[in-house]
Amino acid sequence: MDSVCSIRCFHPESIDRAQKIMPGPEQTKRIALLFATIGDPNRLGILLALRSGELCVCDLSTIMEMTVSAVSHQLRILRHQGLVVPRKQGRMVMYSLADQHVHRLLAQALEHGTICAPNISREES
Amino acid sequence: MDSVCSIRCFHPESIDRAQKIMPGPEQTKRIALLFATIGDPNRLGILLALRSGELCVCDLSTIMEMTVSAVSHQLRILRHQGLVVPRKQGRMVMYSLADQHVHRLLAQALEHGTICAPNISREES
DNA sequence: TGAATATTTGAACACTCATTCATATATTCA
DNA sequence: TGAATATATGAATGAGTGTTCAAATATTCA
Repeated sequence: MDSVCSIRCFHPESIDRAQKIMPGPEQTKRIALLFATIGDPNRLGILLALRSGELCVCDLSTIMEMTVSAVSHQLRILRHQGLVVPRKQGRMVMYSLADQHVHRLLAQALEHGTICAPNISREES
Repeated sequence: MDSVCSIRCFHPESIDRAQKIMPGPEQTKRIALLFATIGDPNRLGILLALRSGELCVCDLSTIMEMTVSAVSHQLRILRHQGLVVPRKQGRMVMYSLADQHVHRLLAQALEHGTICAPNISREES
C-alpha cells in the first residue's frame, strides 16, 4: 500500500464526492458476496431453473447435467446466502427460491443479460 | 456425470417446465460472468466510486486503498466487460461508468444490498 | 532531449473455490 | 429390521484468479 500516488496527481474534491456516496466496506463486501454467489454459471442455472417452481435435487441434477453431489454442494451455498429454501417431502428435498426478492433479482439479471451484447469488444491493445 | 439419478426419482413435467423458461447455457454463462465481475469487493467498490463521476486511476487507488497496479488490473477487467470507459487526459486516464445501464445495475445492487439482512442465518447444522 | 509522472502489463505466487470420490445420514418399503 | 433410495458432507485435487513486484509505455515539462 506504499505506492498510493506519492505526489499530488489526484483530485481531492472528486475523492470526497465519491466517498460520500459510497457504502461502507463491510456493506460493499456483503453486496459483492451476493453477486459472486449468483456469478457462478451452475449456481445461476440452478436459480433460473427454480424460477419455474419447486424442484428436487435430482431434478436439478438432471437439468444442470451435474452430479447430485455437486448440486447439493451448490445448494448449500445458495441456502446459506438465503437465496433458496428447502422443504422435506418424504426422502427427497424440494427446493424453491427464497422469496419474491430473489425472483426480482433474477428477472433483472435476465434483463441485463439480454441487454448486454456478446461483448467481445476491445478498445485497446 | 454418471450418477444422474439412475432410478426415477425426478419429476419429468417439472423438468420440462424449468427447461422451457431457462436461457441457453451460453447466455447463462454470459450473465454469470457479468455478475462475477461485480462480485469482487474491490471491483464493486471501484464501480460504486465511479457513480459519483469521473475518477483517475490514482484517485481510485486512494479511495480503495489499493496499489495503483492492482487498480489498473481490475480496471482492465471492468473495461473488457464494458462496464467502464477510459478517457485520456494528458498523462492521466479518467475512468467513468460505461452508460446508464451500468448506473441502473449498480443502483439495483445497492437496493438488494440494503434489503438483504446481515444474513448469518443458518437453518440447519 | 532527458527527467519525472501516470498508467499499463507480464510473470509469479498465494489463495479461493468448484468438482469428485467416498462415506454418512435419513427415510421409505419390504 | 434390513435393503434401497435421496440427500448431505468432508477431504482432496485441480483450475481459476487477485495481488505483488518489476519493468515497459506514454505524456508532460524543463
